[in-house]
Amino acid sequence: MSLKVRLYDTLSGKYVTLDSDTVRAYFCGPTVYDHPHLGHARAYVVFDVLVRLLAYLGYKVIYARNVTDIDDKIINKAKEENVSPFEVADKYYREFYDYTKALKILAPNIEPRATAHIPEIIEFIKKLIEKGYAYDAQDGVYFRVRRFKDYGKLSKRNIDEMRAGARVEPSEFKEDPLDFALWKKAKPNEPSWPSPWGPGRPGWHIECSAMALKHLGETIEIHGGGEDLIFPHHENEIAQSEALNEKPLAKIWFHVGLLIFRGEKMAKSLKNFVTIKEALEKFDNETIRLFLLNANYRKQLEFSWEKMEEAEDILDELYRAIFLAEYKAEHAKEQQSGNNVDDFAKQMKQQFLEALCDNLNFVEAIKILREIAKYLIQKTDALSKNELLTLTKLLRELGGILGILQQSLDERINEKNIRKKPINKIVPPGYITKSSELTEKLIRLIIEIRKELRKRKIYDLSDTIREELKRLGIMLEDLGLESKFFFSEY
RNA sequence: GGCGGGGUAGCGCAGCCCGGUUUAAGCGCGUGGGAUUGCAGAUCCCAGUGUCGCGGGUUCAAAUCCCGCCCCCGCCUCCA
Repeated sequence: MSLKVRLYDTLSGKYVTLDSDTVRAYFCGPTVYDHPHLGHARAYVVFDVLVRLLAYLGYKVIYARNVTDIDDKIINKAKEENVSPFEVADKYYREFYDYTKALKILAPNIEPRATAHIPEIIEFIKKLIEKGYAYDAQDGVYFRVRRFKDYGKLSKRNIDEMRAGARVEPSEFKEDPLDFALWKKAKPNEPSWPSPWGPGRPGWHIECSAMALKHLGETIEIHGGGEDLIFPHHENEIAQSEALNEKPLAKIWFHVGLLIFRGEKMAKSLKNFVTIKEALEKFDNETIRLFLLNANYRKQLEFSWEKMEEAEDILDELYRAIFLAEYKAEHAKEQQSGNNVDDFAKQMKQQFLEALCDNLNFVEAIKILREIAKYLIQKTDALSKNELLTLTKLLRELGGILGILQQSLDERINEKNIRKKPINKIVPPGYITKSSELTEKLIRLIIEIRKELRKRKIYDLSDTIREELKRLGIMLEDLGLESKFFFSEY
């Protein structure tokens, strides 16, 4: 492996290089109790690209992303909807699954669920009790936070200062307000599993510790999530796992910045969220991905529909270059142009990968793609067939790491048509999308007649023809006296 | 209050970890001009404009490092 990935580690505040051949990665997935929104998508897309990059570079990646399918939120939702918590979890898991698939977020190697790991969780808690890090109280089993001396190291919090601001939950049977639940004993009508401490369910944090241990081991390379998970979730995971294993839980703590909407964090509770479903109605998956990636992943990202359109423009530009070149390649000469395309391609690829390896500099990487596209557009006519294809393949290959540029012209046009968007920016000159031989001949005939009209400066009539054709979904673009045409649906 | 992240041209951002060649600061959008046009559209070319939040300090040299301050967002309760 010639190139190695370097990532910012929240715990140390430093950049850490991934040296090992194998990368075990754990990412905190969804609690399935509601519709997934773009904020979730951002986290999963960023991690998705990280995983794609690692695999591309030749790391052996073992990637786990959990699903929290039992939790207070799910139980509350079940009460609201008057169904069982399991039905809630099932319903929203399916939604989550569908939308991650629609966004081309690759499935993890392992997708562990909390409810499928109750024995491991119980075992984990038992050992913590044995070691004196946990205790059985009246309403649950709690982790003794003060016993773990490194508590606060991830979120840089001082236990004593936290105490003042700590909001104490009602019905406290904890030894200390800071202690958090490992096991919650069931109240009447709550779902439960038997345990040495009576029927109940796991606390929120313990599942990740138990499942990461089971599937990936004591110390993994990357543990990630949204930045809002740093405290308390990841802090608590560290406490549990490191208390038990006496080894670091992760070498790199990777956190994705939050998505902001109308000046505030995109969140259910604030009623300012855009669901993935809504976004997909207006934009295709690649545009959404490009929007989410065209920023520093650690920073908060402001969402707006205008920015989505900018992302779409960028994608159009990249596709225009690809389609134009692919189209021209069919008729291009075989002879090399003397433009040193191979060197250029090699250099661009190198720069692209270096940008991503340097803590996922997406903005820079996307800039490189545009540079390739620009080169292609400027030199389409000069390049040979092989040279054109070298560059289009490169764009698709590198784009693939970001999960974009994977569509054919027909697929792309289809995406546009579904959403009633113009296709004039991506279609090569004269490209016909849906026509019989006869209609094509008719259109060419009309164009010829119109050309004659324009020669004679009968512009009112020639403009009318252009307008009327547009109504029929046939777009004309005049280039001097010649016209190119394509079908579109405005 | 503690912690984290921001404050770079009208807007959106990169660069900052590893100070000085990405030519006394870049990229995209937008703006202006030009080429092509009868018009529309598309494309291409050119051009900007910045006290790099404020004030100190370190240095031969700072957007980049250190200190102080101001403003914005987030976390400190469930949260991707």
